[in-house]
Amino acid sequence: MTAKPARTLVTSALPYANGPIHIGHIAGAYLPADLYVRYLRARKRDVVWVCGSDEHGAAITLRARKEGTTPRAIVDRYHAEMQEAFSGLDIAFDHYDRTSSEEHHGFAQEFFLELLEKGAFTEETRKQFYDPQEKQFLADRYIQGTCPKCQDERAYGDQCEKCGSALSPDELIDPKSTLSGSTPEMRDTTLWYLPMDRHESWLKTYLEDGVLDGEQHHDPKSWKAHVTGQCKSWVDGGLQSRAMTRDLDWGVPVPVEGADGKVLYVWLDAPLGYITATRNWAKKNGADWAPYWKDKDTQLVHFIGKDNIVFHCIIFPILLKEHGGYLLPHNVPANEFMNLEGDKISTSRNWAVWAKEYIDDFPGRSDEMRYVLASIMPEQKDAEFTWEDFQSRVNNELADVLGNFVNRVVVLTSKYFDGKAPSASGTWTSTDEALRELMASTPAAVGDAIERYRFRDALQHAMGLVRAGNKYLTEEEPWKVMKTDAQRTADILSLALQITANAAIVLAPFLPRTSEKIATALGTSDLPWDAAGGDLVPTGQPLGALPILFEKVTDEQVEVQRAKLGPDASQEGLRDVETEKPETSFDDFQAMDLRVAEVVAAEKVKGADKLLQLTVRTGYDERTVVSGIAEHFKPEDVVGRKVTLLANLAPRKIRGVVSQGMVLMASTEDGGLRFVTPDEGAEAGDIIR
RNA sequence: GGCGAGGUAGCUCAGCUGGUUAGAGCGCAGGAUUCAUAAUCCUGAGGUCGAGAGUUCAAGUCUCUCUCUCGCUACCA
Repeated sequence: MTAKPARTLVTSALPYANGPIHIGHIAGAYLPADLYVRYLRARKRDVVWVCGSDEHGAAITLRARKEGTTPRAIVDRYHAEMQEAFSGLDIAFDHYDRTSSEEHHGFAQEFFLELLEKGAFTEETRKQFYDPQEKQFLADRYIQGTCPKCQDERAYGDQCEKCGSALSPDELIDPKSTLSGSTPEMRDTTLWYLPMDRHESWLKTYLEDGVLDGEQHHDPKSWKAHVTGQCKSWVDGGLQSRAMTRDLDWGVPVPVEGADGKVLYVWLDAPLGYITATRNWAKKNGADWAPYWKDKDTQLVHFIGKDNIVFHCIIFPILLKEHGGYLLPHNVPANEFMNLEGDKISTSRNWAVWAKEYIDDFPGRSDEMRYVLASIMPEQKDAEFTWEDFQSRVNNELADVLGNFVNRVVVLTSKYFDGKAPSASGTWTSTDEALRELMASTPAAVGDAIERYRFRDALQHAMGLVRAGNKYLTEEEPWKVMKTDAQRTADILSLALQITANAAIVLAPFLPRTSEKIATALGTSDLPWDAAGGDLVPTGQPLGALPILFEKVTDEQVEVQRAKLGPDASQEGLRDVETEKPETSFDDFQAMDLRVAEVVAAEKVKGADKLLQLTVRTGYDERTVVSGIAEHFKPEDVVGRKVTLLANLAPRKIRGVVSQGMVLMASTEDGGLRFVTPDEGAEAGDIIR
């Protein structure tokens, strides 16, 4: 593993195409990958970085239905929007693809079939209802009919809500599809499962020892603790079979006869998108994709957020290994989450800094955001972004330390040496030597940190060189020395210029635009990483014009940004809510028996985080109701409250406790819960109608 | 509930296999300086390393218990 890989394939988690990109995404899976890849490119290593939009899955069809449009329209919109967001922050993929493309469908189907032939899946054939009109198999809850026990006409395929009996769809009398209303047919259907338990043994060795097929594959110690920790907990806990297909009409169709209305599970489909993207990259560039996924000298690295660990470290490796011939990841440097101004980032609550909005508000200032995110990247624990911190880092570190240093050097040089790099005498003081040593060692220090996925550390090392430059100028005082010793002044400024040129190289992954500006002014553009460490600016080099590198962020700008957080005022009253359910009848409403009840006792249900066991008084009895509100209310908070009770709901055993009814709750926009409380004066037992 | 990862200076975070007086940046206090974007540099104050117990010559670093935060997962809405 110490040997340099012949080539590296880098992937970033495919962003899900049903919402815009925010800084949490950027800091999690895209900026670190971008830094890593820019570094490798600067070292002239063979590296390809692919990504793309993940455009399948139930969430997208639901969103389309909600907005009254098609899934295609949704993914087209976000595919374009996400690409804009990435390029705004100079996130420079080699190829950005999408999973709804023909190429991807073709490849994913081919891959699935090969796995099928190899016996990677277990098949379960059973009879299931099929809607000929909608051309898909129906999940149990999409079928309604008459309950064989109580004759209620609105029983679902899995349960009759009226009498509470558990049903199977074929027991229903006169079943109907809830999608089209048509009568479904019984058809044979096959479900494909990935039996992950078969793979526990080699996975354990792979994850714990980094050994695969009897060979050392990677150094497990180089993986982050939270990544190996979570993987081991999964494997040790025993892996379950997982269905690899879904009954949906939006996705990669299962390429098997009779599997109409079935698509590949998104977690089978999406990671294969990495391979499709690599193939399409190769096609575009006249290259061969295969070595990037199949050659043993290739290093495969997945950049993701912590919520994706299991899929990338367990499920996808199983699929790749079962297929055979493909490489398994050498590292999965998952980041933790980014919080914002003391709260979790939330798309629905608009508690986020949107990449696109940032670029609109701070045009041309992508380096600033890249710098701040790299400084606070959630590498081993959740991190916190605040606009005040953003301001302070941009102003103090970028503008004052880096921008001002570069400016000092340029101004002094133009003042004393006519804007040309002065000629150094070649004899150095001990102070000079110490600084030259730091200059020589910095590229390796930065590079090592990057190769260990420690980007914050790397940035610290790079900035350390700039800080040392400031210290050097202040201590050597060339503006004083110039009065007595022009050659010494030349030596000082010459070294300061070399420091500047070196800083431009080691900072380039983080600050591509700024580094380019500096390098252009010093005439050191296009130097590879390996040139750094020594003298780069040739004597006599005329310095180009160098504008102010960083503007300060004002208090007003901070205020404006903070005010943007949270629900949009102009959208008030227009909540992003579920569409109304289909019209119902008065009789159906009458079927529900709603009553005022009073909570007389409450306790947590053992072994469940979300459940409270409530004892409620209805005025004519006392009964037990299990309610999933424990995360929002403590038992003592609810005792004595008047609540709205659905009294005639079929009893149901929940976590071992029989629940006789349901307490009605309003769910708030931010995901909270509120009791539906009757007005003052209502008493337990009052009927609601 | 099970599992995983975190809880270190006012703030944001380092501290890699246990080993000298626990570090950085910002902020704060004092000073130096003026080439520079009122920028820079130096010095200092500030921490019972979440709580408690244990192993060890030695623990932020290992073990156990408890507690808080985040994630995965189960039960639910």
